[in-house]
Amino acid sequence: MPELPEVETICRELSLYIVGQEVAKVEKFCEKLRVQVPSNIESILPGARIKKIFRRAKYIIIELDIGKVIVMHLGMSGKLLLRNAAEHYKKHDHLVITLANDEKLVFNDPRRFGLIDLLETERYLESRYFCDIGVEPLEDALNANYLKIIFQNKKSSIKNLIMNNNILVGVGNIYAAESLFLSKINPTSIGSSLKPSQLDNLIKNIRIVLNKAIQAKGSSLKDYVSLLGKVGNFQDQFFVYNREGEDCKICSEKIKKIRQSGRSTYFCPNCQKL
DNA sequence: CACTCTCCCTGAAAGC
DNA sequence: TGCTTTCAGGGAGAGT
Repeated sequence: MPELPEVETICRELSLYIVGQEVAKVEKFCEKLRVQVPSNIESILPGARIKKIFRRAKYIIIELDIGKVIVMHLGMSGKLLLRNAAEHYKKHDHLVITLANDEKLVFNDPRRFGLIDLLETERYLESRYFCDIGVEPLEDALNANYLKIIFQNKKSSIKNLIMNNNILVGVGNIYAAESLFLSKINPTSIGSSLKPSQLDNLIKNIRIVLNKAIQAKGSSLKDYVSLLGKVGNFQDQFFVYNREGEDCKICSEKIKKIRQSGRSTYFCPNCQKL
């Protein structure tokens, strides 16, 4: 489900509402996620206080005062919800963290592509999740020179490259399509064929798209909701994603849908000529 | 090594 | 209506 803006939205809301809270109780209902949920999570967390919540790539990192961080990933269908004590548990609630004020932080994920792990604060960046991943798109480390060097011997399409988490993180299927549209770059273009000025422009537009989506609290397709069940509305600003057959908002050409590496790509054949 | 394919899983929507 | 097929915002690992 969620790409960078959705995960960022959840982290910001979590920071607002649960930093400083103490964990009272942890209930695990399913441990078979993408990675096995640590078997000791129910015994280790109670009594820990939440110090800080932040994002790296599409991971949510909850730092505790016991020298550990909870690392969560929402996969395609995961949700993190804050519920009050009176609300019932629901289907696919896999982990419920009850806080000292009786509110419950609920990890719910029908497809179970997400993950929950517990790592040492001092060493989590060395873990398999973070040791090899690319740069944050909203930070200076992403620049035209960096991409130029990485792209020079690559033969895959620009869309696949900007979705490659070993190069840059956080850009998934929606925001890749939207960024390429704003940049007037055909998604099938070979990465190494792009000029530095095009790379500059693409980076600028990736940031515009991500920042606008964060402002809108993410995109809601099907079932994405932020922490308190509120719905992001960036989907109203999509130029191409999920708009097959509809008119391009710039030139009125029909938006096309193709398949790249097994995933749908939407683009305007007129605005994004090869 | 670079790249694509397949699979993990459930559920909504489309097709018949 | 109901059954079957396809597709979905991610990512690892296998295969070419």
